[in-house]
Amino acid sequence: MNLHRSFSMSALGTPLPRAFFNRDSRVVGRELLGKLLIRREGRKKLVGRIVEVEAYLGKADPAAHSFGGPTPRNLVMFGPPGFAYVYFIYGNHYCLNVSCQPEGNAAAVLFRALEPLAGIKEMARARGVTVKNPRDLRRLTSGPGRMAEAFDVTRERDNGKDLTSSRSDLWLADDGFVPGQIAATKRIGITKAADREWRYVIPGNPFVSGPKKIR
DNA sequence: ATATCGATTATCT
DNA sequence: GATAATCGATATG
Repeated sequence: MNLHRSFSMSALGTPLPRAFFNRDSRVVGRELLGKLLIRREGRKKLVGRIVEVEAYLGKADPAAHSFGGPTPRNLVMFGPPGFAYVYFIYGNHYCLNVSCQPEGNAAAVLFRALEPLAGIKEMARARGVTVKNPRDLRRLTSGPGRMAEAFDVTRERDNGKDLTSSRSDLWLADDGFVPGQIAATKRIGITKAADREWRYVIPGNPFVSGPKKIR
């Protein structure tokens, strides 16, 4: 079984336009499944297919960083849609989001897992892992902190970056791939509003994070 | 295969 | 001063 069947480097697709993100983050989240995250590193490109995301709303969502109003950290969430919100968590990890909804609504989608398609050597180096069998690929991009590290996403480098243009060095694209199926589950690792099923995955995809039962 | 726990620091109360 | 949208190591079945 070849997971890379529907991908070729010559067809990276077209960048997702700003209007794509100017909608409810739950809709954006669902529709981001199957799209591509692309990082340009000099002449190299890192490419991953999005297989897991979570939607965060603004004032309607106690789990959202924007729930309590704007602060220096969450300011990008209050700005226009289609921009990177990167935060640092647990003293260890960066996590990548994209701002959604009309400006001021402060919603976002958190990227949680990718299926690595290109630049795998570079991702492995950035993660400090040795890939000796296909199972090890999971450790590159399966989880929000892992995929951020694989793509060298940091707050300093990427927070506030426009993700809708390939003139940027980090953007999102549609190559026409359509997931066979989409599933919604509870979000991971939160204590507030923990019952809302705003985590979206491509069920059965091996790069979805977490224990087998929620993949 | 699943559960538990410690690490480590920016951010906000 | 407490908390956190996580990860990796270790322990146990």
